[in-house]
Amino acid sequence: MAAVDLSTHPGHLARRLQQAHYLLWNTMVSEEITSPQFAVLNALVAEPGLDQRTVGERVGLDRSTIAEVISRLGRRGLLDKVRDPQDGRRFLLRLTDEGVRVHRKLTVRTARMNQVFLAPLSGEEQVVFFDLLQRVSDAAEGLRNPGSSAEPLVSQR
Amino acid sequence: MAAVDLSTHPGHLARRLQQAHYLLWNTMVSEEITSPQFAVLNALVAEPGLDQRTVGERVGLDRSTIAEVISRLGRRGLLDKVRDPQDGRRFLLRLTDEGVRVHRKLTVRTARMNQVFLAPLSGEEQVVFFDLLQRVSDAAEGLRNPGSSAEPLVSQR
DNA sequence: CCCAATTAGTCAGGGCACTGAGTATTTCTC
DNA sequence: GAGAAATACTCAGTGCCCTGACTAATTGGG
Repeated sequence: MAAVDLSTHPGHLARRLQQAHYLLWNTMVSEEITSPQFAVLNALVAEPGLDQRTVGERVGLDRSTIAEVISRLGRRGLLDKVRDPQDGRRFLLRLTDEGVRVHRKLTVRTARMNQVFLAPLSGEEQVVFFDLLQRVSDAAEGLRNPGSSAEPLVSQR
Repeated sequence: MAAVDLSTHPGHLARRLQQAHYLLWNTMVSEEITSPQFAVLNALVAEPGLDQRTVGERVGLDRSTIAEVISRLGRRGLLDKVRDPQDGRRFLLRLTDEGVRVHRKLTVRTARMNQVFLAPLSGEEQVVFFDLLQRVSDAAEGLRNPGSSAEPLVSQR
């Protein structure tokens, strides 16, 4: 009695979507490099020399998680970590040649995978899909830091 | 060079959506009971006496993960696990009174949270959102078991 | 200049999620 | 009825994800 239908629960659907993606990634992209790891490589291709925290910000990972991911990528020899001479707290990150190579290869496969993943949607639906996903995520993220007080209602973001 | 825009990558968006949901759940629903745990409670309210594997199927968790979640719920005294007298491999699961109580309380809070989470979307958009999410997930799930072709080379397993 | 606050990173701890291997029980087939 | 196959669950291993507490370095105010 009183049980709820999970298919109207966005959290449940989000989890399922992510699982589905994880599985497809594993079969179509790589069993060694994960999607978050690829995101980090990608961030460093765009902006070499970023520090750990900033990379985390770019790809949406907190400091603990980004540290683990980076350590794994380092162990695999895909990136280098050097102390910033200007600021001894920071580590500056840079892809190795191998890291660049891997990123390039995965970029191709990822594009293929995304096509398969989104195949059930028409072109317009895909656009809507991205838009809705992004708006909900952004809004929820906005709820994080109240920042509240002064302008509780005026435009978030 | 050659870096990709992650905002057009459904996997990345799915992950962000889930993280956003996780955070909101923590602040608006519960810090002790997680969303997957709630899903299990919910499944057992709907169908008391299910076995572990079937619960996992209902909520979309594999056998290992469901075992952990159930063990945690058991430790908290929210459900009981009894060996099936008809089939000694199975455990039959049933919520305790406390489990039912917790489920009821969380159901209310979850509904409130979902409203906040979906607030950035209009009513029609929410419907579309659910539909798109579900279609993509279902399709990807379908890719799991090929069933496809003619069975490539002798059935594994 | 010095001390307090801030900032970057680490570490311990809890939970989700998957794979692959192993155990026990049941079922299917000869 | 006995052995093979299937099924339910467990366990070890890897990786993502967060919080909260800690360390080390930098910055800013008096």
